[in-house]
Amino acid sequence: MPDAPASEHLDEEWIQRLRASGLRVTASRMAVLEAVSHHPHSDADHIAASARRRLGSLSTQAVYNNLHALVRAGLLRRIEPAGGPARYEARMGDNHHHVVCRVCAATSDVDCAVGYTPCLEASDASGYSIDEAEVTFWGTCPACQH
Amino acid sequence: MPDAPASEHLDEEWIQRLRASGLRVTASRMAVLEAVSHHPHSDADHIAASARRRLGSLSTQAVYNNLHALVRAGLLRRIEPAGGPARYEARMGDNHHHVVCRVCAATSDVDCAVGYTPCLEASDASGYSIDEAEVTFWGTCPACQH
DNA sequence: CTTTTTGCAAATGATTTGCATTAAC
DNA sequence: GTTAATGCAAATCATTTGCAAAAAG
Repeated sequence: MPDAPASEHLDEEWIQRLRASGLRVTASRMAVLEAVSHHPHSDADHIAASARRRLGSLSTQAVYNNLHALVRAGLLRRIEPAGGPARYEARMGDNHHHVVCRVCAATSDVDCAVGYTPCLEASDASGYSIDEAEVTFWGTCPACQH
Repeated sequence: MPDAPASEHLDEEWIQRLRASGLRVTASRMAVLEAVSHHPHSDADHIAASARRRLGSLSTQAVYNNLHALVRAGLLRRIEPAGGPARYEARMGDNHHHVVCRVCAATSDVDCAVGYTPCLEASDASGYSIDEAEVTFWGTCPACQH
């Protein structure tokens, strides 16, 4: 089973991964998944809006339930830049990072400069067993630099 | 004027830095400053509790006001690991990072493995002008590993 | 005295909780 | 049919806002 391209996920593939995780395939679920993969880095609110556009209606709780379930199952990643609501993205596994604009909170992906697993070797982790390293770059986006 | 030791800040030094930033020296301010430097990585609530122990009483807003003012002035740093309230610390300037426990949210400092400015060179920042790189390691702390 | 800070109260925003209803398998 | 997922309402947690009273310089 070859790795699928990170970008264009077919519904088929999502369904497969949902089943593999023991999650049921529901319209809400699929809508949330689509919303996130089409608009990466959006927050629960935007995801809800986007999913509602496709479904007609959808409760806020369904959105949160799904977001949590999908993150737990490893289909989505939750990122939370300081001072705002959590953001979600579907691009997983490759070790990429984020730049976020201090002014407008716009968020973009950044590939890690160092080719090898990033900056992730914590020299002294004080006994923690580490499973992930998250890098966030803070700055000002092109649009906000005027 | 030699650099002061990062750990033991004397009140004198805080006062100096407050004045230099045009901030008034108030009891609340000092108490917040002390709370953060004695208990790094604590959230607004713990800081409030700690400061109240020293002062008798202190409004929640004074705590938030002070935290903001001190962060703006560069005396404190705000860090916000996903899924919880913001944390504050007084250790500044040296480029150190954090490990946070997924189970109990304990947070510790980690010095960056790579000696040089960390992982911070974003290869492609898509036009953002970057002023800070924040690295968060996720894992399980010694106590939660059982 | 002027301006910043504090305190109190109420508002907001994001997310969670509980429970009955409905849909998936 | 079972069990998980949805919808609706109410609750909670962190943080912010507004304004008058008190304190710093």
